[in-house]
Amino acid sequence: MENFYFEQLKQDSKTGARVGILHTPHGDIKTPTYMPVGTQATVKGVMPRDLKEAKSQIILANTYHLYMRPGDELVKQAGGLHKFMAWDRPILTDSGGFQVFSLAKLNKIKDEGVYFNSHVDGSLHFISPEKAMDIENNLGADIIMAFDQCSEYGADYAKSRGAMERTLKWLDRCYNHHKNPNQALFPIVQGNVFKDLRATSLKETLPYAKYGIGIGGLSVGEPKEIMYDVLDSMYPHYPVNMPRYLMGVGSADCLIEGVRRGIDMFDCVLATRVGRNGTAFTSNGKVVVRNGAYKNDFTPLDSECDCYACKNYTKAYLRHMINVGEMMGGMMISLHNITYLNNLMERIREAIMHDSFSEFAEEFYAKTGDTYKRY
RNA sequence: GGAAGGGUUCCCGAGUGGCCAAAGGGAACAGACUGUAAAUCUGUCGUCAGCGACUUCGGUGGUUCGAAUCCACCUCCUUCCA
Repeated sequence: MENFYFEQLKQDSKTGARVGILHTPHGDIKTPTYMPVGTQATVKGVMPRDLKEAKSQIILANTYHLYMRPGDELVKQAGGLHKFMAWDRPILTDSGGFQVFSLAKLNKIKDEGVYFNSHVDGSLHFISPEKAMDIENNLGADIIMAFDQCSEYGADYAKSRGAMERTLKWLDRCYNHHKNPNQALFPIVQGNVFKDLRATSLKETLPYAKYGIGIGGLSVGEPKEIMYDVLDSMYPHYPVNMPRYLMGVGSADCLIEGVRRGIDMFDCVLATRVGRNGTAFTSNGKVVVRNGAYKNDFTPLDSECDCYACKNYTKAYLRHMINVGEMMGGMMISLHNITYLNNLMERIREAIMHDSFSEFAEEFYAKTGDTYKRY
C-alpha cells in the first residue's frame, strides 16, 4: 500500500509529543488527531456535512454493529462504507474486539473466536479473527483494527496475560487472513495495567505492525495516573515511522496527556455521549448546560469556539433544548464538543510545531482549572 | 331546590384506623458517562445538621390508645335531576 504511510514532521524536544501526517487512500490526516466515533455508520446526532465543518479528518465505525445491522454484505453492495454513509474522508473500523469486552454478558470467548448472543435479538453469532477481517474487508474502511481481547480493569495477572496472549494469536490470524490491499491493518497492544505484559505485547505485536499500532485496554475504569504510567512504560519502544493509536480516549486532559506520551490518534464516544446528555467541553472547563445555573445565561457555550452552536445560540437556548428533550440540543452540543476537541488538537499541533507543547499544556490546565481531573 | 361524587406533600395521582412523611408518575435539582446494548443511567425531592424530632393529607370540632383514613358541621369543586 504505497498510498498509506506516516510522516513525522516534528518531535517535541521536551516530551513525547509529535506532529505528523498520515497519508491514506481518502486523504491526509494531520496528527495528533481526535476521531469521533460513528458506531453504526453515523456519528450520533451529527451530520457528515457538519463533521467536516468541525474539521474532523477521520471517523470510526464498528464491525460488530454493522455486521449485525444492516450486515457487511449490504454495505459492500452499497459500494462500501464511504459511499453508504456519504463520508469521503478516511474511516477506521474497530474490529468488534471491544464488544467482546463491553458485551461480556452476551458472549463466550474461545480460542477459535467469540460466540455472541446478538444484543438486538439474542440470536447466536460467531466472530473469529478471520470473520472480523472478512467483515472489515467488506465495510472497506481505510484503517481496520485487528480482532483483540480486552481484559477488564481489576483483572488479575493471569487473566490479563491470557487475554494478551490470545490477542497475539488472533493477530497472527488476522494478519494472514486480511486480503483487501487498500486497507491498513492496525494490530492492538493489550496487557492491562501490567507493564511487563504490555512490554511483551508490544514487542510481539511490532512484527505485524506495518502501518500503525493500536493501544487497547486502557481507559476502561482505571485511575488516570495508572493509564499514564502504562503509557510511559511503552513510550520508548514505539517505532517512529507509524502512528500510535490510543483507543477509547478521551477527554481533553487525557488527549493532552496522551500526546505528551507519544500518542498520535485517539477516538472516543465521550464527546457525543456527554453532549447528547447536556454537557459541553469548553475552553474554560466542563459546562453542564443542563444545570439550572444556565437558565438565564445568554452567552455562548464557549466564546472561543467557532462552531455553529456557539456562533448562533446561547447556553439558555441549548439548556432549553436539552430540558424539553428536543433533539436539537444534543445535536448541537455534540457538534460543539467535536469541534472543541478538533480545535484543541489543532492548537496542540501548532504548539508542537513551535516546540512549546509543555507550555500549552500548562496553560490548558490553568484555564480549565479543576473541572478537568488531571489525575 | 334535589341527588351523587370529590378536595392528598410543586403538579397529576394511589392510599379508606396503626407497617404513612404518605405508592407511582411528572416537574425541579444534582451526579455519572472515555475503541457507544446510552437522545441513557443514578441520586435528592415536608422542615431541622441529626439514629431522631417536629409540622402535613380543604377547615373546625369530635370518636379512638392511635385518624389522610370513622363521625358532625362548614367550605369549595364536578356531574346528574328540576
